[in-house]
Amino acid sequence: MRPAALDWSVENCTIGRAMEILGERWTVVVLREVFSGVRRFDDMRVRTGVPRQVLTNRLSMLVERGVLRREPYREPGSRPRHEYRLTEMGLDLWPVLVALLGWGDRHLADPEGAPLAVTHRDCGAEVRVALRCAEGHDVTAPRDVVPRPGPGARRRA
Amino acid sequence: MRPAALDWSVENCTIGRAMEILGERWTVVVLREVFSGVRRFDDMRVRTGVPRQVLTNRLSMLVERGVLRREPYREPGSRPRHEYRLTEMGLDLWPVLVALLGWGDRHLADPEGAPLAVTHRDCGAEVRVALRCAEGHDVTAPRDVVPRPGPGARRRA
DNA sequence: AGGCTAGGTCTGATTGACAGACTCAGCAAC
DNA sequence: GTTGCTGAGTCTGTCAATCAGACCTAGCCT
Repeated sequence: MRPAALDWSVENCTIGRAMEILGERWTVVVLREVFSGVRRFDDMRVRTGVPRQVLTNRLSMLVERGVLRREPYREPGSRPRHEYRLTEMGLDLWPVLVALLGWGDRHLADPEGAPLAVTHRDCGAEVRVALRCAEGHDVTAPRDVVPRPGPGARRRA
Repeated sequence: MRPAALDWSVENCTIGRAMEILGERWTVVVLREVFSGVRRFDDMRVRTGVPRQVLTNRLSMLVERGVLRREPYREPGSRPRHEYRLTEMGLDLWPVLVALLGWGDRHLADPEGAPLAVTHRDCGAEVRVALRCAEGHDVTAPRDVVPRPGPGARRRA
C-alpha cells in the first residue's frame, strides 16, 4: 500500500523547519539549560561540556533565529555582562522539552529513576505532556490520529 | 540569583540522552517520514533529500537504539526487501513530534498556513499537545511548573 | 601595575555531511 | 542465459563542522 504522504511535498514542512533550528547536536541541550535557569555562557559550558566555539555558535544562532535574546546585566562589583533568556518563541518550546523529558525518562533513565521531575506548582503532582484535540478529547494512541493536508499543503512536483 | 540547577549533575539527564539519539541533523526528519507511513529507503531519500550514506547511517543507528526495526516484506513480482517500522519506543516519540509540529506551525509556517494537520479520528478536530499534571490539572504557563530533583538525581562533583 | 574573570577567538586535528559514481541481488523480458 | 531494471545500499573525494587546547580582551579590584 502506497502511503498517502508520498503525494505531498515536504518543502514547507514545519517539522523540517523546526529541526533546521533545533536539529544540531547541542541546541536542545543548551535550551534545557536556559529552561533550568542557567543563563550564562560559562555555567552552560561547564555543565554541558560543549566546546566553547560550538556554544558560541549555538547561542548566536538561537539569538538570530529569535529563540533567545541577549540581556545585559550587572553584578555588583563586576563589569556589565549579558545573559541569555528565552523569548516568547523560546518559551513556546516548553512542551517540546517536556515531551523529550518524558520519552527519555521512560526509555533511557538509569534504574534508580529520572534525575529531574517537573511538578505542578499548585498541587505538586508530576507534569507530563498529553495529546488532546480541539474538542477536548484525549488522544492516547497514534492510531487515533489521522494526518491530513493543511491549508499550506503543496502537491509534489 | 544563582540557579538551583547548578548544584545538580547533568550526566544522567534524560533530555541529554534523548538528544544523543535524536540530536543529529536528520534523525527527526527521518522519523517524521516513518510516522507519515513512509517506510522505504528510497521513498525517504527522495522526499527528504538526505544523502544516501547519511540515511543509511541514521536508519541503522535508529534500529540499533531500538527506535525502529527492520521488517522483511515482499511485493509480488519483486525480490524480498525490508522496510523500517516504529518499535514501541519509537511510537512513544509521537508526542515529541506533535510538539515540534505545533511549535513549527506557530512560528515557522508560511503565511498560507501549515502544510500538515493532525486530526482526531473520532471527531476530526485538530490535535495538539497539552501539559497536564498527574492530578489532572492543565498547566499552561512554564511558570506553573517547578523542576525538582527526581529519584535519580546526583549532586555535582 | 598586576591579577582575576566572563566570555569569548584562533589554530590545527578529527569527524561528519554531502554528491556522484559504483555494486549487488534477484526478478523479468528477451 | 544474458541483458536490463530496481531497491538498497557501498566507495571515494571534497568541503564543512566539531572538538580540545591555547590565546585574547575588557573591565573591575588590589
